[in-house]
Amino acid sequence: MTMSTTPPIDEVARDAAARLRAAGLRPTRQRVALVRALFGQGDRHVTAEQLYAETQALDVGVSLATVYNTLHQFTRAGLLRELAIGSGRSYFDTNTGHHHHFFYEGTGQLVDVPGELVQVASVPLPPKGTEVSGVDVIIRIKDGGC
Amino acid sequence: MTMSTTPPIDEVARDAAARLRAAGLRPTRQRVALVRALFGQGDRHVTAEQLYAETQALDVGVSLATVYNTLHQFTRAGLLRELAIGSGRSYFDTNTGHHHHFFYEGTGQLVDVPGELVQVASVPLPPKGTEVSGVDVIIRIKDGGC
DNA sequence: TTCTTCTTTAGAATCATTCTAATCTATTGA
DNA sequence: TCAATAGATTAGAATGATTCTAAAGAAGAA
Repeated sequence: MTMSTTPPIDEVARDAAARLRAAGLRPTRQRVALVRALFGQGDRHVTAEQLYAETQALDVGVSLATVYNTLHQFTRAGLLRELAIGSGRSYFDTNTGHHHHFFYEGTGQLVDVPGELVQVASVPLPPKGTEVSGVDVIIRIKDGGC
Repeated sequence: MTMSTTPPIDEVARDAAARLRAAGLRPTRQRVALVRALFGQGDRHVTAEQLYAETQALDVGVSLATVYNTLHQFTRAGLLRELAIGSGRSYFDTNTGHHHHFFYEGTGQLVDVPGELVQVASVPLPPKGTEVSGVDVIIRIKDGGC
């Protein structure tokens, strides 16, 4: 029996539509398929192309344009967090809680680091009239060596 | 009299060629022009397009391809640090010392934060066989409000 | 149903960046 | 000083990620 903070897969699949409605989005076939792909297997970091490839393999086809649209809608709705780390592509993180990342420079892979494990002390105040919307810590990993 | 860690502009301009030679790069007209544009006015965060636009305004024309080539050579030589922060374009930072960044979400502007002002405690150890090559802290600024 | 509004989509367009192959130019050695 | 050569520059094509466009398709309300 898997005991984790992530809800069981079945449940996620069952209320994909409810989740979408709660976010103010119509539960279309495409969006339901994307919710299942994204949230059906624990925390993930996916690119648009990866997700597109996954949905192509399913019965429900989703166009690349829709993958992009949906990822942005989900991000706006707070279901995803967008990570623009290595240059080029964007990653979308299904973990929207407080955490940071290991970034493997060689492969571009991202791995979560629980927020509590990184203590950022004394962040300077931003110029007045502005507000800190978040602090991202990226631990770059040089995966060479051996 | 300006007292800073950055060398005076004149000096930078004068020994642009020497600086290039020290990095193992031939001091061509184009590279000298780029060294002056980059290091002649204190710490900067430039994109390739910005630098290209600047050099177009000078007497020494530099092609966009050369701007890209040179930025990467300089980065490899340790003269610049590449920042892939907001998605899309890369920024090149003339400050290669220990520091972090404010990132203005609205404009994409970057501002240095001295390394000492951010205390990152207890970074978790990376998987064995790998090594931490750096820790980047990005303080995202939501410049809305007023 | 039927209408209206929101969605999806293929393909074109865009933006940043890299590649290619031809043309130059620093440097070296005669 | 001059030619040879290794390295540098360049225009333009190619690539990769993403966004746009305009037309056709589905959801929700009446």
